[in-house]
Amino acid sequence: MGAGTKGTSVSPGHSTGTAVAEYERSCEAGPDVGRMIRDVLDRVGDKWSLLVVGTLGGERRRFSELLRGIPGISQRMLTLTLRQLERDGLVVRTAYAEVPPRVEYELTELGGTFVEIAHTIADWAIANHGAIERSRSRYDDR
Amino acid sequence: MGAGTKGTSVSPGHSTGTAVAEYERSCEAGPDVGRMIRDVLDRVGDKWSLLVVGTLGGERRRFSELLRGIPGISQRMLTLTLRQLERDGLVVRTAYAEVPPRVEYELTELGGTFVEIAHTIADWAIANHGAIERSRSRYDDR
DNA sequence: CGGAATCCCTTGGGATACTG
DNA sequence: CAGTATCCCAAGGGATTCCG
Repeated sequence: MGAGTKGTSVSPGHSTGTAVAEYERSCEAGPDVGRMIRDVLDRVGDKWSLLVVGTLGGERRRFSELLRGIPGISQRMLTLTLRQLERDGLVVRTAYAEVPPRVEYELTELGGTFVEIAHTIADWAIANHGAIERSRSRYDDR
Repeated sequence: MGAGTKGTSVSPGHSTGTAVAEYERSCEAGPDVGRMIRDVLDRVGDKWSLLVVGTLGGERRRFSELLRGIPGISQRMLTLTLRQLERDGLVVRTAYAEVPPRVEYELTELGGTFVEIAHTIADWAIANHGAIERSRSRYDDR
């Protein structure tokens, strides 16, 4: 990923500043960085994007593969999610004009960098869900 | 719990396996790792958690500070989000029994590790929103 | 000041049925 | 197979009011 943005720079030295906090500051200066974050957050946040991207991983997969690969998803939501990802340039769709139609999806380069976010989140989830569950129990019976 | 991650750290050796892909595999073996991911994803994904945690950053802040610090949020959602975060053990709430009540919020250690996710996402957003916007334009007028 | 409660509209998203 | 189209309910979340 291109961490080296020059203009509105992201200033790699996080010492006191959260990127989000830094966004707060840059709000009064630059253009609305807030929208950018919101924008990406909305995509990260929706119920399926990350799972789809994650499941897509490195290989090209066809629609039905993804449908089976992602347990709870409906075919409607898979379609919608894939359209979004395609629009955002994270995924490329290739349709083959065959008699039983075949469509394959693949991550773009940009999509590949997005996977790292999936990594980060999933790893954190795996590492810390125990602590979270415990905290919840403590909070609930109290 | 571990996927090799011990404490707070993220990203072990990604070679072929997405953490999400790894979750796919472990689905048939271990307990429902899916729920863990969904669980954390739901928290990451909701409209405000990341912004609140990010804004909270290192320091303790009071309710009204956060309210002003996070542009679009309603006081209702701030309350709800903070309760969730407290329940999950990412944030501690300290109420001072004073005449005009004062309540301060602060990240826990666990909450601190969560900030790294905010970093990752925010940085990615800043670095790549340009490409995304361009992709969208291309997709839309077509 | 820091909430809790209520109201109410908007959105997300599942189920189902139909089509090229 | 890979969608699109409808229907419809449930959750999300803003605005407002009330309270200790």
